[in-house]
Amino acid sequence: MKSTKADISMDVLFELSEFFKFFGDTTRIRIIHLMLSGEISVNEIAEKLSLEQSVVSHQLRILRTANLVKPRREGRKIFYSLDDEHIGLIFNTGLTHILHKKGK
Amino acid sequence: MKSTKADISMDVLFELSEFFKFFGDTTRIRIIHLMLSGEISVNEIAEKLSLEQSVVSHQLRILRTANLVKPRREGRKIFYSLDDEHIGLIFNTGLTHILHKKGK
DNA sequence: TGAAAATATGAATACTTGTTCATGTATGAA
DNA sequence: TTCATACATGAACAAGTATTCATATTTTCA
Repeated sequence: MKSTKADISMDVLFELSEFFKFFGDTTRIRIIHLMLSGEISVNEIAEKLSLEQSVVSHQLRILRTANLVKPRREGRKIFYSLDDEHIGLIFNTGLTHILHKKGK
Repeated sequence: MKSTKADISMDVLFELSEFFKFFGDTTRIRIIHLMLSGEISVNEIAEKLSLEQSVVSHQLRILRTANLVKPRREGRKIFYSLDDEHIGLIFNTGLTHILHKKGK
């Protein structure tokens, strides 16, 4: 019997749901959205999104721990950017769905 | 100045995060995964996933309300299937990311 | 070394959400 | 109509999580 692509372990399915969770929060989605345009510092994020700095830092920690974003220090500032090209792809795939739905 | 594709309203970003939330739960991901192979009844889902029927029904309600799945009645049974071709696409896009990460 | 700027972190709180358990509704068969 | 099957739903509880507020780090500059 040929192997089928439907053979996905429960572990992978669990990781998959954990992965999507990171996109399932407005604050994180807005942060990710900003980073689609490139590197950005913590303060810049807070200003552009009108969020407290601690809120941004907390969410960045979650994204950093999950390897969705990566930091780069430059003096006192820390610039964050998307760590993986897939992140933008998934964002846009979801966005396409939303816009497609609204367009009907 | 030319319009840029980065012009996404906060409303859309909110909807986007709400949309990803549906994928951010193990039970729902497992249900969606089953439906990638086609229509399936509530009982069948519960059996295959070793879940209580009420758990499945509750999650199906969430997915149905969000128009991610659609029901089809046949006698006493109700068969559910994915409502939108995007659902499978998003699932697979995320899956690719997970498998790619594990492969390294 | 001392102060300011930029970011991170810890604890507490409030809110959201998934599961459990009991019950309700709908359909088909006798 | 009565019973059994298949599914849905409501309330309560438990667990997870985002935000707030205060404080701690780290770095630069005087």
